[in-house]
Amino acid sequence: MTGEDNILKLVDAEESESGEYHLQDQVGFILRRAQQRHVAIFSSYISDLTPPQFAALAKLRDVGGDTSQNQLGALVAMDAATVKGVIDRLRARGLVELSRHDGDRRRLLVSLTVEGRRTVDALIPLATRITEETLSPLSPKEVATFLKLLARLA
Amino acid sequence: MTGEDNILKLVDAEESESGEYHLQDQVGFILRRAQQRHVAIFSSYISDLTPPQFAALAKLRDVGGDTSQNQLGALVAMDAATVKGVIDRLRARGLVELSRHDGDRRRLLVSLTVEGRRTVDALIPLATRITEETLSPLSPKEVATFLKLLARLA
DNA sequence: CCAAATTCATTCGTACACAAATGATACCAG
DNA sequence: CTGGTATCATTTGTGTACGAATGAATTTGG
Repeated sequence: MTGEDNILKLVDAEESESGEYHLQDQVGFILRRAQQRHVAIFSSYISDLTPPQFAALAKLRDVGGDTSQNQLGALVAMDAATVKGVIDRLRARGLVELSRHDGDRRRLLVSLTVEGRRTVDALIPLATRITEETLSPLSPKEVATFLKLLARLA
Repeated sequence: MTGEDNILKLVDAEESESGEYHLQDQVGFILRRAQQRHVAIFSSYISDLTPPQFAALAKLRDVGGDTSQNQLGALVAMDAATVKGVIDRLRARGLVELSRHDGDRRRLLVSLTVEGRRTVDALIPLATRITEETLSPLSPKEVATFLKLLARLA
């Protein structure tokens, strides 16, 4: 930090050691806006399900068998309280159903109903397009780079 | 989709045309997890203010003069209803104050109180470290690349 | 085998986030 | 000047998101 390092300005050019702090250039802020844009794209394709609801269904689809609510939560990165709300709403719509685990009476198994399964299957192609549109400002090569770096931050 | 195009696998290698859909590999999902990690880091450094609250304060700090609630909302990417809640809470804590615009009685001007100003100033160094820690899994060069690409998605 | 620690789910409270509806004010065209 | 339109803020309703507390059931250590 003693003088020679203005070469490093390329690295953190957004604010460097100048004492300035610009909200616009902070990862957290940009991350939040990217999220917002993604959610907007999502709901333009799928308006009757939220991203977390879809995530739960998609995950249930690829684990196949039943999972407990907590386990599912871990898989879709939601805490217990959040998962409960999501599952409750999906259940109210008949897309998932709950049953007790036999052998461990604490556990509540979640599974797709026939309609839930049909619904997710039908939405997968749209979900793929949502991903594509979200990434559309980047070239294929940039997409690959971006996803690799983003995954390291998650 | 008829056979020859496995060359394209480099492009969307995460799932390609195989019919598989893995939630883990979708931008939206990873973006959400990256957000979660960032928020966790944020609150480990600043536990008495949320990221949106800090964003509002930081923005007020760098616009200097007063701004209307809606204008501030645009600057920090929050809609009118969300901004109202954030400002209400900051006001309850004495960090910002509101006044009527003279000449346009619809507008509600938001400004930092002395304490609000002191608070943000004191938090800026922590905010810088939050950004650094969030980006710490990446090398400086990767950070530059990542921020450039992320900004294009936001 | 039993008490202590752990796990699963639920509940409560707080804080975004956004759509839609509403009321007040301001602006603009005719 | 006036009626239509746009803007600012607020309110309501729904849906995440998470910390903390609670109770029931299971697991573990001694």
